[in-house]
Amino acid sequence: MISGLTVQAVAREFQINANTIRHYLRIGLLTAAKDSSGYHRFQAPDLKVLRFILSARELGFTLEDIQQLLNDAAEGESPCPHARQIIESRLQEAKVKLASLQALVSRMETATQAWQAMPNCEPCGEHICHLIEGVNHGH
Amino acid sequence: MISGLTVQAVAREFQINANTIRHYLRIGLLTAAKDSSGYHRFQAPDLKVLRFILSARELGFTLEDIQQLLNDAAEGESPCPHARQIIESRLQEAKVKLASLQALVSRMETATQAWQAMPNCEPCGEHICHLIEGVNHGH
DNA sequence: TATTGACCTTAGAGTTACTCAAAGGTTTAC
DNA sequence: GTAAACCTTTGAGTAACTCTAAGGTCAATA
Repeated sequence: MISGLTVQAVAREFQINANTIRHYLRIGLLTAAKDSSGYHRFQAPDLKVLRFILSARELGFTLEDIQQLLNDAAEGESPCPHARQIIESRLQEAKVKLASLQALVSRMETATQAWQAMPNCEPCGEHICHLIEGVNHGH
Repeated sequence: MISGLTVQAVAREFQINANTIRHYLRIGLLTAAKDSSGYHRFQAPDLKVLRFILSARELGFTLEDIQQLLNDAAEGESPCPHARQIIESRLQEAKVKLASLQALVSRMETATQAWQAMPNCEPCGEHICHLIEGVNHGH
């Protein structure tokens, strides 16, 4: 009657790994009552929380951020102010990461192009790999 | 006489955290003979290896990749073929990561813009946070 | 009815590249 | 003699899973 979905069923429904759900259960981000066999049974409210978690994750919130928002809601406070605050700092972080990743990709592309004109180095005591040592931007 | 630089001195020289050097020592990526007190003393060849590690890291090689290249060189083989191979797959990975990070930043920017026109939600049983739940792209 | 096969549980370890802390030894300057 | 600034090794923490192990449950089949 009050059964509800098992972990695997939920995973299929949401197209995620069952272990991800178990992980959320383990850290207490998600909860679900257990049936007489000790199996987790997900009800509609549990699924709503999971849906929320996945949406927030899609927006770059960390699991800790999400826990915070859920706590706000559980304490009867609007999570929106925190959500606005958090996404702003996560956005800044993401932009920084993006810039450094773009720079990395550029370095990698520059290097591979330069390498096309370079022969393999014969092993000698002079260098380890001139391909890599030749790209001395960092120092 | 044969003393050489200590960990801290090398760290200053290369502008990196001394613990990073200790980490490389611990995992065997880097080596340095010890003096009578058990202190690591870095000689020129050790520093060359460290310089190589830092250059390779700048190009997106993982520490395991770098270990592999160092092993090649130690076995008298040219690391260049592996270097070419590895950077190609790391570049592909980096591009994938870049694309997903760009997509994330876009989602975040879209969301924050949309949120400017939205009020904070009052806590009710209907939703957890409509700001986040409203951005239902993933599902 | 016994036994698969597919599920469930919890707890622990592995991933990457550090970074910090703890507990204890060394060296140098005052 | 002692305090500051080093050094050592080892263990743990970071994020968010992912996998494995050991053991329990359940439905269908031989």
